[in-house]
Amino acid sequence: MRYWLMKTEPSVVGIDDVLAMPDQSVDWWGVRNYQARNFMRDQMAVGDKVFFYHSNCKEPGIAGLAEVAQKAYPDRTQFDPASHYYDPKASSENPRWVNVDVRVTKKTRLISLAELRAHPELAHMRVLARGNRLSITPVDPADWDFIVGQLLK
DNA sequence: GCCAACGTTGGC
DNA sequence: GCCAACGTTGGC
Repeated sequence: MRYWLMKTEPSVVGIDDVLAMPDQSVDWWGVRNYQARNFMRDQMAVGDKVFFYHSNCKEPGIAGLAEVAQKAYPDRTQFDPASHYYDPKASSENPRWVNVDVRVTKKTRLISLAELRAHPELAHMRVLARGNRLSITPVDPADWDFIVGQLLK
């Protein structure tokens, strides 16, 4: 089992939106970065643990815990001409983009980006790296344990 | 809204 | 295949 951090913009899909869905689950559509896609396609398995992260908002940070509920399958928005995420080079025979389903298991207090940065133990986390823009990053098990076991205890 | 950092595109 | 130009991300 692996651990991940997945960014979403709460103005689009925030943790409360997911909690309001049936099964508290959402398809993680809209990823258009190959590295992030490859993580979903090649490495994410049902049951993997996920930090649900709010980005590009007033208080960026970890908003909850989640898990991978469905392995990667073609992202529907790539086929929809009306979607901002439409990709004319993608076809159902040759999909380019995939997404997993993510189920929120617990809404937590917000662990802000500033709080994460304040802990030297977490300094190597990829989400904290200078210039990081990747919307899906692997998380070390030790970092998961520190955040869940210490910061959320 | 600014802008640093990074990814993608396309001319050559 | 190089790399300049452009677009996007996302914290601040």
